[in-house]
Amino acid sequence: MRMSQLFSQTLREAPADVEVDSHKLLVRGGYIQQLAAGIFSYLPLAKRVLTKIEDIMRQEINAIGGQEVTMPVVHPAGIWKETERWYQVGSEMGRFLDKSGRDMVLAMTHEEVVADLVRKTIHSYRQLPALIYHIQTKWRDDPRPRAGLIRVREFTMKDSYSLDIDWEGLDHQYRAHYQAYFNIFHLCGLPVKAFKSDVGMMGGSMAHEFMYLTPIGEDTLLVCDQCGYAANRQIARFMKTQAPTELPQPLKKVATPDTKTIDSLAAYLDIPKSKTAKAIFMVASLIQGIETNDRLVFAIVRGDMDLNETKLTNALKAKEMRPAREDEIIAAGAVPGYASPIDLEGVLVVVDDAIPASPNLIAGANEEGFHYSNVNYERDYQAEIIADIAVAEEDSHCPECGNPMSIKRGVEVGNIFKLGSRYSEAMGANFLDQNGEVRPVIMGSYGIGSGRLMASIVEEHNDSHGLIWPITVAPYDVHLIVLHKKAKKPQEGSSVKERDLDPKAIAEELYEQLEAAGIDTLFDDRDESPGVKFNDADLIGNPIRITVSQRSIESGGVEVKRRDQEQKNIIPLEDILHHVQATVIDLQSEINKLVIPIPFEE
RNA sequence: CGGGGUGUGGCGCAGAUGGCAGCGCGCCGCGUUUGGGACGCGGAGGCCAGCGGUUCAAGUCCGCUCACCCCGACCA
Repeated sequence: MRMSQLFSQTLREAPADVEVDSHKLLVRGGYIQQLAAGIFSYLPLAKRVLTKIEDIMRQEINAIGGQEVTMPVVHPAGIWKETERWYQVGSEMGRFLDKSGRDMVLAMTHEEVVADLVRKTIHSYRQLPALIYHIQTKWRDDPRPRAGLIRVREFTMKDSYSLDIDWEGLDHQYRAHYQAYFNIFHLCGLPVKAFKSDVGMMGGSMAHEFMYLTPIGEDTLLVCDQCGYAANRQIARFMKTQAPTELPQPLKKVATPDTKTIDSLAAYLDIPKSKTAKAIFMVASLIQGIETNDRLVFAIVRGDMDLNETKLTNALKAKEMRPAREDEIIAAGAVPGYASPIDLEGVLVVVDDAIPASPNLIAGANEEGFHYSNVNYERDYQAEIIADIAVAEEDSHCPECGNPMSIKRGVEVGNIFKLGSRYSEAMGANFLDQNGEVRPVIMGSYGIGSGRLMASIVEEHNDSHGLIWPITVAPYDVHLIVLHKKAKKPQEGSSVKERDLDPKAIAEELYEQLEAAGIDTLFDDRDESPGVKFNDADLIGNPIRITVSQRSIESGGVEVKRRDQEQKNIIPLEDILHHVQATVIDLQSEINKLVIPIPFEE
């Protein structure tokens, strides 16, 4: 490609409202343009990167038996009503009416369409297992798009769907994806770590997220350096400190003025926070068939811990959860700041599993300025649910080995879910087994967002001058620069020797040669000053830079420099093709070394 | 949805107390230049986010709306 023809424009300065590096560089390099919040156009340079990323995905998913399909972006609402996600998903789903007034859905994912395909195509165990995938646009009307391509509303995703006769088969395909995903990310030059995660609205029994660890990530992760335990904070377990064993003491009301917070209460009574019970009121939307029902929930954790809303949501199997308003708390007969589970009727009480093991706690007395001391679970009050609902913090102890864990931030670049029969049962995606019995297909789903992956690669590979693409995903292998005197009219009678020394003529010939050899080359044939060309080359970030100039010719050839190294070499013209091919192979093998078997961790 | 911020040529910005819309980069033409964002001369390009007020006069003052960004809620 000739740069003089490239549909693109590099910018010396990034737009003022752009913050993260990947966004800044992709905009400055002329890769992307924003149309609206979370909606982007991908210009030719970005499209080439995305195509390479997607080809890597194809290669790896094909290798584990995937067959590529294309499923629609616009769906009739009917299939989403069959699985009830039409009712369960909120404003994130794009809905509209077609000309006849029928409800339509913009695809946010494709389980429903897959289940529909399966019920029309799969009838026998002989057709299973199977794996289908596509690379297709998704629309998720995220309430807060941010950070360029990291969190958008319209995006392209590679999503695959495994189909099996039983859970054993699913486990096999799940593990195959686990490794294939590591291969994909490593081939893209992106370091990732797998984390156990919440299944969320996808449902199912097991999920892993593939996280690129970076401070700009918005997922919070707990990692144990000792034993390797790694989990999203939403579900991370931890070893709770044991309360000292004590005999239950008699319940006693104590005056505790101005102690609406645990901190002030513990300070006033001069006791550790772990001797108090923390009351949190939430309103949960509980699903009952296609109806939802809002209930006030009284959650109790020990004073030295905080509530984890995801864990509470899962414990209640609730659709949504929000903090209760003060008037809702009062309406239930509780006193904010002094709320007590004792003798409080009509609320749904959920206690953390550390509470029954912690005797003689201080809890509210449901009276302004008073608490009870020596509150004991079971004797003084009971809960509908006892569950782990406390959130893990920095230095919380690992649930596996007890070592203090650390907190990291990450971008979720991929995820894998064991769905089971949730969608197949809802939609009648069944098959006949060997005994002639009707059974639901056991499904798994596996996604990678290609734009987010591209942005993460940029986030990982850049310097103060611009991008540094791994060769596997670079828009071009070679960035060819020619520095020349103003192009002169070819002179009559100019000697062969003169033409041989003309940088422009040499560069043109080299460009043809590289292209013919299958080396993708971006040829900066513009009439720009050397500074502009070098700076654009660094910004765009292709892995190999070749400079043809008077100076290089006088030194005996052309100059070659890797984007990720400082060193420059003069290579004689007769060796250049071979040298570039060897460098491409070197860069490739550096990436290939990263692709290694990764042990599966439950 | 709550809190904060910003809207003036493609990008970055300036336009006190209302009085002819500017600068740098980029873009076009001509010329000089060519190893790290060159220089000269001449150009093109803006209903100042939109709507409605106040005023002889609004980019500037007032009201409403919209868009975008950041923090939070949310998020497969």
